[in-house]
Amino acid sequence: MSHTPGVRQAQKQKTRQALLDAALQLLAEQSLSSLGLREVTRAVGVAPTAFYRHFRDTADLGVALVEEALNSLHTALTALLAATGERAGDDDGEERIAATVELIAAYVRAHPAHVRFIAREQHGGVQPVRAAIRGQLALFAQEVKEQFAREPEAAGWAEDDLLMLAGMYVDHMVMTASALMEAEGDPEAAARVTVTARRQLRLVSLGRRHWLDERPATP
Amino acid sequence: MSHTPGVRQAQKQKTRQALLDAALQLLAEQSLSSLGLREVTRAVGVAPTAFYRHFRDTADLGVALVEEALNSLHTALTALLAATGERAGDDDGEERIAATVELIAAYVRAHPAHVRFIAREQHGGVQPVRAAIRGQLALFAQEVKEQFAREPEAAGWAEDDLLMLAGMYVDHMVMTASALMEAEGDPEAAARVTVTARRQLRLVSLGRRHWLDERPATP
DNA sequence: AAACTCGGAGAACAGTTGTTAACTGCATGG
DNA sequence: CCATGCAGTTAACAACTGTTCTCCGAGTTT
Repeated sequence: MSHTPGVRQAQKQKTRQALLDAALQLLAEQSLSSLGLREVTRAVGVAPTAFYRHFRDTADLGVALVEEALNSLHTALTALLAATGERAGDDDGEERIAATVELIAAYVRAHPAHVRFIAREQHGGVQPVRAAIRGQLALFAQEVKEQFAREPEAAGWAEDDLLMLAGMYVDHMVMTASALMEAEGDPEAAARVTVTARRQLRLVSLGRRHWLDERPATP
Repeated sequence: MSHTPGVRQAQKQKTRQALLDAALQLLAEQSLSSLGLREVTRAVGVAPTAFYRHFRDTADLGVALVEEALNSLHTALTALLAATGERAGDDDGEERIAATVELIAAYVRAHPAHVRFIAREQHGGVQPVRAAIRGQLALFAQEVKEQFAREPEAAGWAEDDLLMLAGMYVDHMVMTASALMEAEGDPEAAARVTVTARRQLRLVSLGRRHWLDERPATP
């Protein structure tokens, strides 16, 4: 077993991941700004001082969690853009909307803790974490915008307006995911959230379709 | 001075308010779940045990803060509904939108700490506080819906759809207020947020206007 | 096979936390 | 005017926090 490079590094990343997992679990019932270093190490079963080998702060841990969470969300977003992109213009958008909401719901079912963390810390008490989330979500909006720009409905749209629209979709996605997670365990409430989310997307879609009516240029 | 009823009660509410104010200030750089009882009393200048005369918990303090914050927001909302209600249908809605965003901006300038608190604890780590905020915002949406129902544009709308629309406006208001607060001190960023908020409202307004096009009933 | 690296353990530190108990003094109601 | 109520104080408690320093032992390098 010895003299095989990588064993040490693998062990290190293993406990690092254990710290991240334990923290994410503890953050179900509190905010990052109240998460204690000792609390996390105790949950993992390592000495408090071991924490410093991986993170400077709990804030640093938080930034790492942002990357982990929004990486998984990015995977879901890519799937969503691919799935809805191929049926652009097929129908009045109703199927597209239903598919979008269903994909969000599936993501929430798969990663509820990540959704909770992002929703909570997006406006939370730790500045670096807020900044990290904002930056990643801006990147998402950029990707959505580029997908929109590829579609025929985007003809005549200003870049700014496309980005605004993409931002609305991203924000709406996060809010819907958060609402769905809060309704976990109550299928009726979850159904209500789903129906509302679909109607909201329909409203935005209608606005999008008439954006250029009698409007040669945006003021 | 003695035998004058109310002196004692007035003093009590005075320190109670001092506790609330100090807590709100401390919550600028942390979340409620990490706010310590001693921290608050120290900032006010009273003994830690005095806290218990007013609140059971810091969570209890948080619920009181929700009521205070959303009471001031309710005043602003009423003013906004009155101001925009009287010019319903006057123009294409552009002035109405600008007035709405300006009123939100004015509110943020007047009560930034309240806005920060609501945005932060809406998805925060303290369940009773989350529930209190959700309940109050639902009441706001109800009021907005009733205002909408009074306007001629609402003819033919289902109750559910009107509430959905009102909810979108309330959510958008909170998000815009939060974004404006985060941009405090940077006039350029604040201007960007304002412009984006106006465009988003315009998009929703367009969707609203075409909601009933070729749609006899909502599925 | 010896030298080195480095993730983790252990103990100790000064400070902080929430909560309890018994108290003080003043506004209050009879 | 006196007895009661009650906001706020003082002191003490066990428990917990983040951080430092020293040390160990197994993976890694030469």
